[in-house]
Amino acid sequence: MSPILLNINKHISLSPEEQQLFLSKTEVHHFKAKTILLNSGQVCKHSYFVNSGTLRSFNINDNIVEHVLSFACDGWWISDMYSLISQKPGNLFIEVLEDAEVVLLSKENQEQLYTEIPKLERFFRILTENSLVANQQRLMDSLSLSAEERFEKFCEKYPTLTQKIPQKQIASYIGVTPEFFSKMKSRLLRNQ
Amino acid sequence: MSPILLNINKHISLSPEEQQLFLSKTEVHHFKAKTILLNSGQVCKHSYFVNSGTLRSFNINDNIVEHVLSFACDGWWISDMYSLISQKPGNLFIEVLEDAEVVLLSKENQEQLYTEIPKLERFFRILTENSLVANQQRLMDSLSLSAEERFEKFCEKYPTLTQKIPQKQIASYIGVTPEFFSKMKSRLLRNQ
DNA sequence: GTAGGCTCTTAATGTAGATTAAGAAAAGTA
DNA sequence: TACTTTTCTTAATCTACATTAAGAGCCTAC
Repeated sequence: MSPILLNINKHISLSPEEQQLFLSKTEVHHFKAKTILLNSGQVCKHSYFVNSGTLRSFNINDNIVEHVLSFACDGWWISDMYSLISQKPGNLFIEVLEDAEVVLLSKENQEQLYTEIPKLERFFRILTENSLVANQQRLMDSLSLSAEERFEKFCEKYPTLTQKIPQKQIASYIGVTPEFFSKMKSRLLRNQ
Repeated sequence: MSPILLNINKHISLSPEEQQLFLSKTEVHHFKAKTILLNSGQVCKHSYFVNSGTLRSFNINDNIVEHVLSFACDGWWISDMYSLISQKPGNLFIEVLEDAEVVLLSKENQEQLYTEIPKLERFFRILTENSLVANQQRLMDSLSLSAEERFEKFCEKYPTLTQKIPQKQIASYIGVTPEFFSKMKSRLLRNQ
């Protein structure tokens, strides 16, 4: 079974016909690293589900500094939720970090699917709930933990990623400069 | 119409019978300021909807420092989403800041309502999506803005609250100490 | 009314992490 | 192969914010 159907089946069960219908509303695309799937200022038209590879969402503030909102590896969803639900221009970029196979589900098709398979309301509600919980936790962590502790949490959450992506991306995710991250890392290594 | 039905009607429409059914599954309670509705370590059994008054959710880390996750004024929902959906002990407190009238919806009744009025899946999906967007924005703000700028954002988001709650609560929400907040405020006043 | 909490302020000192700058390593490209 | 670009490191200096401490205004409660 395709990864995206497996993902859905974690929370609801679809009949074979419903599964077919669902897949018929999606498109699979292959993207090279560094491809930008969504630019700041654009209206987000899709939810993205990662079959393989790595994506990230981030914004850029006035000072030309990037901040990573989230990474998405195999089996994760990613989009600009604000722009997707409001259909207004957002301020997030979505970029491919490692060559990726991605399932695209357009906003329109998603809305159609809600009426054709109401159970999907439940699935996306649960998906969103889980995202919200993870985000709230990260927010509390950013208020109360040191950079070192936030790095630990990152390693727990994305165990495979540490080796695969440039470490400046990790620095950006935990909210420190690459220079400080480098210093912190060598300090961690020195103290075994 | 009751505030909670007005809130629901922003996103879906319920028949009079459905409205009655919904209300029959809720309880209205009155709480004095300083009442703790949920303690850290407890399993969260309810979603809370605020008719009047002010609530906050917060956690306490090792150092005995509080961090406010959210405030809830008239017309807002609040709960410990992690504990509510997992039914495991959470680490949030929910406390009444100003005498409040609160609608309680138990987890069980909420699940029953999902089967009896499937449209409610849609309502809570949309509610959760909006929460997620607000949370993501706050996370990005905490990564990229100064304390002063985060205070500005707070004032936009909760315009009525600045006058009503102790300013140490605001300091805790934006992630600085009460001492620094006080200094920052007087600096802002000096520079009109 | 005054005693004991809370809350807010001010000030001295300390520190996590930013900034700036420069070079070294690594990786893509031709 | 060398050439360019990106990433990582190290070090000096700087700053936003924390910590500690002490006193002042304030509620609310006997």
